[in-house]
Amino acid sequence: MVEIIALREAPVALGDLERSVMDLLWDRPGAHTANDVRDALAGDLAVTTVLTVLSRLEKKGLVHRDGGRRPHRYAAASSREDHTVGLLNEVLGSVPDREAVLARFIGGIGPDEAATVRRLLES
Amino acid sequence: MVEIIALREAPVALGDLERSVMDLLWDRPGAHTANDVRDALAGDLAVTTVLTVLSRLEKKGLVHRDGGRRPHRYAAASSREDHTVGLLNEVLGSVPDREAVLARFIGGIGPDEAATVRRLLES
DNA sequence: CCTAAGTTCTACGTCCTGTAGAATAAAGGC
DNA sequence: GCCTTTATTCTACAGGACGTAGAACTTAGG
Repeated sequence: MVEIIALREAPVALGDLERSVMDLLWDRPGAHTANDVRDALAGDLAVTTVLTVLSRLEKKGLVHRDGGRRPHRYAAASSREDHTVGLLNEVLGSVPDREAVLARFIGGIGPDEAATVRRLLES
Repeated sequence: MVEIIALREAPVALGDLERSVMDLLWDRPGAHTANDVRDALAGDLAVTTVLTVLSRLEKKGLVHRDGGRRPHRYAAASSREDHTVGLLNEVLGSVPDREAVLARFIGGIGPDEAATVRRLLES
């Protein structure tokens, strides 16, 4: 099943496995080898599978590869938060009236988050 | 190319044509026949094509069909804004720290929108 | 009851994703 | 400089989603 987002210009649709890999890379910042990633993933995938996914993620611009020394290292290209904000903006970019959506969204968040947002707007 | 969003539980990925149809239905509220939709769409599609797309959209819960009288009528199941808010929440639901994302998002919006959000939080 | 308009079935090509074997490349020890 | 081990790239394929639409079936109206 296709998992998250997609875009018109920069199609960033992620499959389940791709998403798992990204979650992993986001959870442990830094550079990791394909073997590291495979070992950390649930299930028992072949390393080639992981490498394929990492390549695809690199092509999508979500991970960077350091191909200097031999076991290549992979790392998330941006933080999970930044990536997600990008998705939010893409979603908002798909509607003509961005503020109308924002209004409805803000109207639906809980008190805690409302407080957080309020605080952020003040600073 | 896959166009917008997708979700874990309720996969709401839309293709380009599906998206065009939804935009159309959102732009003109009310019930429309497949022929209406086809005529309003760019290009020269077969009615069956439009019907297929409408069926798929119905299955996804994005449109409602009134199959009472013979030319069936189709209408958007929810407003574009509500739909989009749903997408926003799904995106936010995919991260562990929702507020962190919100923080970064709020930090990046322009002054106009910030004002709008502030006003919405007050009322 | 027949025709015209409308709807459902079936189908197919394409692209994306999960998955991985086969083939190739490189690195380290002898 | 070889050979073995480890790693990377190529190639491949099944399954699902979409765009697209013909064929077959249904129904209302004359």
